[in-house]
Amino acid sequence: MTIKDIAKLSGYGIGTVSRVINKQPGVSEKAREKILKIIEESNFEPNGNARKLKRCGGNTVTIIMKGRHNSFFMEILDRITLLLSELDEVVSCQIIDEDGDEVAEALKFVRDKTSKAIIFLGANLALFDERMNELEIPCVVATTSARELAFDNVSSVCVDDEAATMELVQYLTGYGHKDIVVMGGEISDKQISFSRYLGCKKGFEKSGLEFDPDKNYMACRYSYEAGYETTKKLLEKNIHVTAIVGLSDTIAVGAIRAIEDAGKKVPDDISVVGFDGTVISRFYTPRITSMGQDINSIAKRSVELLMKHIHYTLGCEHDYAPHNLIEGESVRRV
Amino acid sequence: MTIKDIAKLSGYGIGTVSRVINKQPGVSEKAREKILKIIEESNFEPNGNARKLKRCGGNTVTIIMKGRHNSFFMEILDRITLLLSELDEVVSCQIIDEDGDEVAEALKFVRDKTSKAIIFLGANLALFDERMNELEIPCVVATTSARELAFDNVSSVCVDDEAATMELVQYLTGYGHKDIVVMGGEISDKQISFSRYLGCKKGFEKSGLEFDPDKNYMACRYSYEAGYETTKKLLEKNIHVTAIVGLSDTIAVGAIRAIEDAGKKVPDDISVVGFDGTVISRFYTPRITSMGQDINSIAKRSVELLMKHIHYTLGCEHDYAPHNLIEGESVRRV
DNA sequence: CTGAAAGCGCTTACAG
DNA sequence: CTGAAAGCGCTTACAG
Repeated sequence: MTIKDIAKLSGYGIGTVSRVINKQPGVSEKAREKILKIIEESNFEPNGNARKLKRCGGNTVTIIMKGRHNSFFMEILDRITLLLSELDEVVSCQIIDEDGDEVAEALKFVRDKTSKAIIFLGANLALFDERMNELEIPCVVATTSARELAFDNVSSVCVDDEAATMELVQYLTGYGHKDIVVMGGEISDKQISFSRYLGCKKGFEKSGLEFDPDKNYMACRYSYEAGYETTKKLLEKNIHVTAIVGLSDTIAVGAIRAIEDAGKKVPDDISVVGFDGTVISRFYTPRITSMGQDINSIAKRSVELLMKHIHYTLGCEHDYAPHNLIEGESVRRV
Repeated sequence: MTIKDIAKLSGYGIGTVSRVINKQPGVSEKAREKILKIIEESNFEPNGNARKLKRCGGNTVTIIMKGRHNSFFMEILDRITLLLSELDEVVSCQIIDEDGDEVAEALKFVRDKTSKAIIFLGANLALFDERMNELEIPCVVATTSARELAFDNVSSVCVDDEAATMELVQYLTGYGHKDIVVMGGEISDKQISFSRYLGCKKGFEKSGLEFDPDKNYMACRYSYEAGYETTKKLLEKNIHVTAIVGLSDTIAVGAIRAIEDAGKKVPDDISVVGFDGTVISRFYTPRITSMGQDINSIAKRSVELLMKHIHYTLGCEHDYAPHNLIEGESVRRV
């Protein structure tokens, strides 16, 4: 069933049928009704590839999410999808590998003329290279700042990772903690982990504590398993630690499990804090004190910036979403 | 940059260029090399829409995952993606809403000639209606049995939910529990929740206990929040309960949190078991005893069946993956 | 308001 | 081995 068949069945030409399908003006009410009826009856769906071959741009907002083990992203994805649906946008969510190439993926959708805009949920800025010249549609990077990229079609929304981490450390020092170990991602420039690392350092220093990377920072993937193993290793060293900062809730969960397995208690023996403020932090036993990223704000601003781009083609913006500490039961005063 | 430009640059015709792009035989080595070089240099990518307009079928395996809050699915997705990549399959993962229409989504990819096969991760069999006639490519439903559907292109892999749930209940009765409340999804025919409900009933009866749906079963969405609220409601009733069965790990987590918030302990006051065997069950405090679905098997068999379909167009199969109880620390003898 | 025609960028018989 | 041409199913000026 093609547009040609519909034309024949309706007695009109394919041009008129096309106009009806695309809700264009310049068709008599009579023709529109008749054609619509036939389309309905025959269950006709226009061939997307043929349309896209002709059309200049796509119509869907594509969300590219990085990583399959990230409930934080999932929570944001959920909000963003809802907001976009409310705006009657066609949205499509793609998951790619944590180490995948989101720009390559985005390029596909642009070449395909599928997407009219893209939201990156998580991003490795190092991948945003000269290929971006081809990616001419509005983009928003959520949870990572794209400010230093300075592409005029790429906005971004994220929390101030450095400030948030600093406050998290200061929260602990405020409770008298001095022997603190931070567990977070590998430090490489342009990445979130680096901002958080800097924030930690500042937090130590503002509290009058010395920050020794070798003693106070341990690299750790953002997962339960890694948090567990890293903490286990730490405990085996048998040095004096009163608090652990997990730079994700998953790391914090792993840390607590490892501490309990070592026969110690949280927070009685060791305090633990997390980062992200995901649902599990509120349902874990003990509830985990966590630096919450404001998921609603991140989602809302991401969508707002995208829509602004789409409708007014304004320049890009880089926004901070609020962070706020969610107190649980995993910290005690020492 | 189109195939025409490449033809002009290389001095060959577009037919020859097309053959080179598609790795077809019947091109001289000299022509192939020259054309390949020019394609390389000019960074040419053939237009996907034009190709798909002509081609008869797609080349990618599409995975349609239902729901954004399902770490169980995520763990399977992870495995499946890995296995397919190892087979050099092009794979694409789409997330749709928990209440979304996976068949409509699948149809899009088939009409687009994007997909050559589809894996449904989670499915509402009620949606698999006459539209399936149009979905002529190989499909596998993972985690739900599609046996009763009897479409000859739809295989499925899942655990035996009824048996697994029965064993889970019997595990508890084996530890002396008699006052057991099960929390699981709404019971509607053809759905997983119904099989699990039946399994529970059997488990009670085989243990010589009466099963009263009003007393022993509470409908509950598969989430932390719902598990929490449902358990809270249960505890407020002040009836004697020694064990709670959460038909997902998320429900079990919510239940434990609610029990602790009521000033009771798990397992000292109330035992709790979960279902799925997801990572969180092994990292929660206490570790949650859970009926594990064999994620590796589900992923492996799903991919195997799909490949069989693709390569040999054999009839479909419906397989059970093993389930096995993973003992944690959330159950005590009464 | 309507239709005939060109063209989007490919693939694929067909003829050489 | 190679090229010219038809055609995939649409959209969009253009002419009426």
